[in-house]
Amino acid sequence: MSETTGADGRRRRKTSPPKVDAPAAPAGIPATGAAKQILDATARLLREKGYEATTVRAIAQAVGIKGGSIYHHYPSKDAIVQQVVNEGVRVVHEAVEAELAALPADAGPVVRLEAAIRGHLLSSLQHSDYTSASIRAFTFLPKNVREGCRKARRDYEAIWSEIVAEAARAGLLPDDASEDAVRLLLLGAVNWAGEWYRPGGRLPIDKIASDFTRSVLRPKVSRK
Amino acid sequence: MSETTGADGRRRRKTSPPKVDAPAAPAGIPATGAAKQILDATARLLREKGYEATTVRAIAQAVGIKGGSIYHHYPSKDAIVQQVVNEGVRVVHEAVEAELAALPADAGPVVRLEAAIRGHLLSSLQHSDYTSASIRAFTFLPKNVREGCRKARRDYEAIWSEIVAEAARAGLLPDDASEDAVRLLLLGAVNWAGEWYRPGGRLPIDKIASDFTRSVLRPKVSRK
DNA sequence: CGCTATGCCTAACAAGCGTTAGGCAGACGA
DNA sequence: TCGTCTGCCTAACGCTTGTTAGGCATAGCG
Repeated sequence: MSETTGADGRRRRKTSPPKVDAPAAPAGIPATGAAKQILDATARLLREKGYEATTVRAIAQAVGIKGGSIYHHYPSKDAIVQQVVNEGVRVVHEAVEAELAALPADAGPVVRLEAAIRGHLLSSLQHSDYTSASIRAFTFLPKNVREGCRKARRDYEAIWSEIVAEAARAGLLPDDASEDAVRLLLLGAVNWAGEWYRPGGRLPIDKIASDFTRSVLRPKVSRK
Repeated sequence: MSETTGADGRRRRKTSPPKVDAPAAPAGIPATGAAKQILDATARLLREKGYEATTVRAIAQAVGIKGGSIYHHYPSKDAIVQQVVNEGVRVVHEAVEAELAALPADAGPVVRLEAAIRGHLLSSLQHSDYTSASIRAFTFLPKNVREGCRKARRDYEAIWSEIVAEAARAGLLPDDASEDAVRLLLLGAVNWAGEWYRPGGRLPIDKIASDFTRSVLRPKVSRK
């Protein structure tokens, strides 16, 4: 029962740098070709199966290469996952800002909130596996990966604070409800939508956005 | 480089029943002693780490036994998980019904909705690891486990359909928002609360329930 | 005293995990 | 034509996963 080691006589001669390659992830933005395909596949798997069940070999298979070859593009599984979730936040952030930017300059808080909700939902339910991955898989990500996108997430949530604040200033929120609660209500509802939304179902995304908005913001009429 | 198989000569002689024990989970309700401790530990781990990262050995260690001994109480990991998530749904269902039952008979839709929200939040954020486990870990559970509690979940959601319908009949919902959307908005918000709520934070549970309720239901004043 | 059942342990199984070493085929520049 | 680089492969490392076999010590009962 000799240890397998030593019996095989593996060739170990290269004294050259032990870390052979792995381009260390361009950090910045683009990612093309194989590197991009790897991110795409990881995003889809993360969205569908979560972090632990998204294996390096499954990613590789989806791309059409073998498990070990992944490491010629990224230094580790977590580096890939990190890039995917950061991209997911970036995408939804941009989508919401784009929806807001497309509005006429004099758009009121109701229209702006609806646009933000629509942008978020379109990104997470329809356009981007990255965004849905970063929402659905986030909870059970390793701590360091979660912390690696904390800033991005907080920056994104700032949009929602602002939009809710606008609604509050316009008197569209109940007097006795905190802005925090309203923001958390809305973000929770849109983030959870991935758990029940199915394309082609009774509620199209536009209708969800419209109904969510009208449920929370209604012209206040002082009665007392 | 001989295959490891065959070289070991494992003893396989017992022709007696291959499945030695595993009481097959009493299905019903109680679960006491060691079996209960195993469920408790599993619920906590599921809540904190999710399904894949909740290992049989980790459960065993939390209970103070070794990995293999788990199988003298349950036939498989999934059987334990199944029982935990079912119990989680049962607990929150009961909690919400208890809150509603504690209300005066003439309580209106606003008070009833607030009670339902409070019951759900208390169960998932404060009282029950089972409930939070069944909410947080549900998404990435194996298909058969998910389906094993589909009925229980649908039964539970029926309460919310009813409460939202009451609010609609009382004219507390915007005319152009569907009841489905309002229910999904609310359930999403309360289910997502586990992702941000921290005990002792700015928003106590009662305040969350109250603010969520007031954000969605406000006395309608026909203006048109 | 002997019997059986309980409740746990040790040790292992096969499979799968992230990761690494080294080789090799083709492209490209000198 | 030679050398280097790129992009993938095979094969393995060490470890962990869910699960099972078998043993042993105690308890209760005849």
